[in-house]
Amino acid sequence: MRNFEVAFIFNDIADMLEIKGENFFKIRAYRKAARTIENLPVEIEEMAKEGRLQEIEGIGKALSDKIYEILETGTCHYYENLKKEIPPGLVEMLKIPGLGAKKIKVIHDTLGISSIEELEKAARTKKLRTVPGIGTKTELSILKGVEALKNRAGRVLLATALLVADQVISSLSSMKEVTDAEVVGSLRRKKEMVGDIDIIAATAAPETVLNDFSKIPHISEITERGATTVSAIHDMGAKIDLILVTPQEFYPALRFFTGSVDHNTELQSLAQTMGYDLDETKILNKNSNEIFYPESEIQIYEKLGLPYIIPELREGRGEIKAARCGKLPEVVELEDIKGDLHIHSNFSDGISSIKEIAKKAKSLGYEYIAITDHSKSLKIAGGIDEEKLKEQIAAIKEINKKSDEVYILTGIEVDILSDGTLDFSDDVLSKLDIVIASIHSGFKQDTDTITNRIITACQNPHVDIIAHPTGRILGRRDPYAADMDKILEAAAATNTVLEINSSPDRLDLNDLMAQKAKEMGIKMVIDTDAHDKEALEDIKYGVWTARRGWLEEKDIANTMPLDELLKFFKVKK
DNA sequence: GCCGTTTTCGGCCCGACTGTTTTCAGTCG
Repeated sequence: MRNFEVAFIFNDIADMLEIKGENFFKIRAYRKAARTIENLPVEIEEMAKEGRLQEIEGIGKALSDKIYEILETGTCHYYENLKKEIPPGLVEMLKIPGLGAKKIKVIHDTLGISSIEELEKAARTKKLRTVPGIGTKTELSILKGVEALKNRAGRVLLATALLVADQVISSLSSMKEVTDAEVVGSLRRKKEMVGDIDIIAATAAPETVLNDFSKIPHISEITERGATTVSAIHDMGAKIDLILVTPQEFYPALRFFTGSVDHNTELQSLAQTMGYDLDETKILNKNSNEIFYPESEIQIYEKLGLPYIIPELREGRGEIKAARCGKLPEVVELEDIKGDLHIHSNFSDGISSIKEIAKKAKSLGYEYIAITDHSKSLKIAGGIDEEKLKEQIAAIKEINKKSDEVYILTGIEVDILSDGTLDFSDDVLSKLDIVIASIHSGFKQDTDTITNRIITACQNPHVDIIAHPTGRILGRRDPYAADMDKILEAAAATNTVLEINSSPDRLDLNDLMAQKAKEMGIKMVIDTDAHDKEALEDIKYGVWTARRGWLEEKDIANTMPLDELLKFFKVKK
């Protein structure tokens, strides 16, 4: 957890330096350090104790000093001074699409605006256009950006919420008065973004637990407190709701507060027809007035004649009917995944070497991986040209020969260029085991243009997979205007596999789109798009998304053993 | 701010797109 805390501060510093107009490379040093620390497989505190901070790539004297200070005091002077200098509203404004540090500074300097509310007002009253470099179009786009930001206010990514929830639950579990604690709500159902982090805890001493709750690290503010409930704000900005129940009420409450509302309503209707009444504390037999306190969620579903329904499926999308007919999907499990087919190495913009990635993959129990770096046109990501690709293929063959680690497939994430052509010739693509095609430019093209680009890629006999098919970035960028129905049809017609990208801010395809693809007979892969060996662990987010989309092992190509997978990808060619 | 068989300063991702200008700056990936 402390890694996250240090990374958070470094990112905040980078934001503020950006507004100050500091040296680009200095800012990048803070961001890079933040990313490295966030993904560090060990506790930064441990490394600090051993005096090994400067062994971390990208951390020198200045940053390591700040890390020591943060670990000791929770903050550092440099950070606190910056916070005094830069109004927090300006940092917030960085989240507005189309508005960057330079414009924020000039707006602040010209009109004295230092909050999003003031910015919105200035845009509405047409004062923003008086700022040098801002015209009517920019004014309008800023207004749109503010709207978009408001719409997602307070929502956090699943990955962030889980991190916070784990920390709070482990603190709760360590209290001797707490017998059980579990995350509930949409977070337990593994929705891609959540508004609140809901937690229930079982205790016979609610008063004591509520008092101790406010002492949990990083709980910065208690916003509401009742006899058995408390709401708080976590340092990371997430809202936490804690509900206390008695130990015997724990499982009814777990079921009830996990939701969803639709699932609960349907379940209650079914219970009623069977003579039961379900609520958050018990199961009541209406005929005999007998009260039943289940000792697991399984017992609740059993009582209603149903098999257990996993939280990811509890969305009221027909799961109860399916459960009644014995037609619940046998959803894919993390252990079913036999390899990751979308990984970047240090040949392009990844941090880790192929060997390091292979070692990590082995530790995850994988049978194979594919190295799929960016292609030459994506300059910012250090896209590789034909020559470098040849070098990489040779390097991979060499590693495969010598090592008993996972089998490494050669591959590329080839850019679908703005004109719809691919960044490499068919001849080059034909020499690779796995070809992933994806879009990294021309995001704002109209529906026809961008749809046709992706369809053309599907039609290329060498393209195996379309990566992050909708292009959305959660909380930051909408999907491109592509017609997904047409793309699904093209994928189905050409046997092109679609990706469920596990990166926590993508999860693309999402659950519903993946379910639709499954119904059309399209195969999918769950990949991480990792740029760092540690990010291979992100695969769980993709698996959860697939489970929410009712996907089974047979729907996912990378659950196949290697020989079967290779045969499968040859069918199209 | 980091890094270095260029050892102590200078290099460290580039290019398209957009909107504001009138030749360019800011944003984004």
